[in-house]
Amino acid sequence: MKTGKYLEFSAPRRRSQWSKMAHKKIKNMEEFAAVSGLSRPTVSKYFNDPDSVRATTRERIETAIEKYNYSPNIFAINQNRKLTKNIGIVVPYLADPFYAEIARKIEKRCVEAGFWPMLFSSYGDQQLENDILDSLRGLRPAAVLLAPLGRTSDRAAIEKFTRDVPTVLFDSNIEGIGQAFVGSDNFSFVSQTVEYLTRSGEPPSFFEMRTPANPNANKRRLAYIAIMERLGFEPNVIKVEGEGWAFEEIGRNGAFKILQERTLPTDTVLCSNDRLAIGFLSACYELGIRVGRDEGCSLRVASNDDHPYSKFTCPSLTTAAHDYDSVANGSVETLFELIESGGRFSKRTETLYAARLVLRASA
Amino acid sequence: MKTGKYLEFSAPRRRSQWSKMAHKKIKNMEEFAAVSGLSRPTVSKYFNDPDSVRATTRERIETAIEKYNYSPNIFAINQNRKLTKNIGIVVPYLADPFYAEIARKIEKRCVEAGFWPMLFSSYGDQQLENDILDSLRGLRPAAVLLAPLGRTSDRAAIEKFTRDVPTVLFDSNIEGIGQAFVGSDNFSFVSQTVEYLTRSGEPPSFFEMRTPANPNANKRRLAYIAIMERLGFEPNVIKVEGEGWAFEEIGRNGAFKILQERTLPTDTVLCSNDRLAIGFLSACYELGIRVGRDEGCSLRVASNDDHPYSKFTCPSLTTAAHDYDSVANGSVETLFELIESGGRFSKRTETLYAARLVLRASA
DNA sequence: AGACTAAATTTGCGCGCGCAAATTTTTTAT
DNA sequence: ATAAAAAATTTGCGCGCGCAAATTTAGTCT
Repeated sequence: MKTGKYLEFSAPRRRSQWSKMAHKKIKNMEEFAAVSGLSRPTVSKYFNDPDSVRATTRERIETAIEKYNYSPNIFAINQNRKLTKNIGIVVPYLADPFYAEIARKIEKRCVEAGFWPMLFSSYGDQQLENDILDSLRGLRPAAVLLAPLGRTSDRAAIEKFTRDVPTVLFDSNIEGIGQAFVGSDNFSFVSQTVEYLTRSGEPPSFFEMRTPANPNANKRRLAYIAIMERLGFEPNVIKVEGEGWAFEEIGRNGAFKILQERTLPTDTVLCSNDRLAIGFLSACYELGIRVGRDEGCSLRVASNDDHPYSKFTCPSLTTAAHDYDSVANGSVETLFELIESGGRFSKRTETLYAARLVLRASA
Repeated sequence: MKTGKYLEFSAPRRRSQWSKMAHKKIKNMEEFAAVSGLSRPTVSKYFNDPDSVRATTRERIETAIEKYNYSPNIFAINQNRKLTKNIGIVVPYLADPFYAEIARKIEKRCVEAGFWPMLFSSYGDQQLENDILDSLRGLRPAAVLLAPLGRTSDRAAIEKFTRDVPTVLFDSNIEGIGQAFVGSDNFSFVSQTVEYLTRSGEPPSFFEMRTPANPNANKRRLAYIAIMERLGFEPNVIKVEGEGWAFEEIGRNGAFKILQERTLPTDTVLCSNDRLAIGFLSACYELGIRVGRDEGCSLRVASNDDHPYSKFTCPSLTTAAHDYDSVANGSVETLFELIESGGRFSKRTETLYAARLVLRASA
């Protein structure tokens, strides 16, 4: 019986191929260094930084890599390293295409820079978020990019984690935690949508969850109130029931409620985020309420985020768009600076990116 | 200078806390075994399988874990282990909520079973898929769950990978590759939608991409044709242009084209998948074409998958639903069996799960 | 060309744990 | 109670590589 020896299953067949290939399987860096005609630490130096060896040496090594298809054992590398090349990326809800999109861009940049990004999702669950942080600790990452759950995060646990592991927060800020924060300027989002809506029609009511998980929601509500007051309008915040991360469902149910009760003081609604708006629009459709700025429409709906699906809602959604690239790049840049600074910044910085208004059919 | 010594930054403060905590930081398993009053290999045995030590021993260890907050170094564990507890999960496109949802369920099951799932997304890119497989090789996973890109996969690369690493394919089958396949029964999907549509109205045309990436698309087309013929109807397959994974956009553009050209022979359309349907419906809305089975509707649209957003389309989408739980559970079960079988099955099995018809407003 | 500096390379040790074989302890059967 | 079997525990070695200090080689300036 050869339990677990799956790597050996085809050894005989392979051996017969070696005669053609004319070189044997390299087991470790020692053997690889030998066939390269170098000492192991020189090869090791190359793998830590290819530019740290002489050009001729580098070429010899790279030729040998091609020939023998060698790569160092990732576990042995990390076990004894002072600082690993691992980078943890944690998002609150990966089934939300917004986070999937950001994560994708971040991963790409990390790989290009020679790091090992590892992606985790808390899926809206505090316990899972804590468990992920515990696991990450064991991976001894060079640094971590964390988009926390927000209100439902275990603040103490995250603070404790960030004391031990260099962390950049993104998307959701938690005051004072982590070495830096990179996110979006919620005031910029809401001011653009509110100003557009007021100058093109009635001032909007603001539609949101009663107890939003994401702290951006609170900032958006406050921005809405401030901007409305500055423009001389009466703010009207509509809070709908619902917990968790099923925003579309919550938006839909909330919309049914307020539309059937006919409590809307204006014909214009600004949703806190696009996922609520997606649900809102589906309720409008079912109730036969025509949404948009065309004639025959009785309601305008706008939102914030420019969710990947907001192009395909009915009608398509007018929204304030995240600068996805800037947030992703900014997060990664900050992270790399943090790593180069030895894991600490002298002071915590906050970087916010402005929104770009995207006019579509819904408002 | 203390480059990279971030773990030490608060050492003095911590030391002063030790007097309260009354125990010092455990550095390795040796020290941990000492404070537990046991030898290291006994402790090691516990971590490999808590049930493999005496109950009293187990209790002593678990008390000590609580007290000293010790966990073994993950890199040292894996470096010398014959078989790791790592499990690779690879999906073709994580920004598609369908895969995010499946991945989430799979990850959960793996963690519960004591494994270390690691999630990767190919993001529709063949090179990235190959790179991920290369990385996975280095992680020496106990097994890998792979949902390949499909048509755009590098078949030879995947075959080579599966020769070395025990792999279960899911979602997208590649004939003969991997130790097993777990997926959905495309015939079941299409037969249910086609039969429903034909008995409740006109027989459907089939709407799809000209060169779909996913092999399920081909099975669905063939199933559509077979079922239509069996029912005595003329099949009508509409192929629209477009490459890549932006299915909504492709569906939308394709719908504009065929709707404006008025080439549809029936008033009923079956989309190959929900993401195409989402785009299709958005085009219908913009063109003022009312979709559904109510009076005043000129078109019915149905689809396959029960995408998380299909509840929120306008109108909501009638579709054949994946049995998400079964596919996720079935994949994981098969994977565990594979691991217990030493990484090889005597013969390759294919497990297919039937669809469940979900009637909504669109057809 | 010689001396000095900087870069490249080598020697040797240790990381934290898995694993097999040897030993001890506990359980089971008589 | 005693022997045999089974389970639990211990001893000792090796995994593949990082890293610091020592050594050699290459580059620079006068």
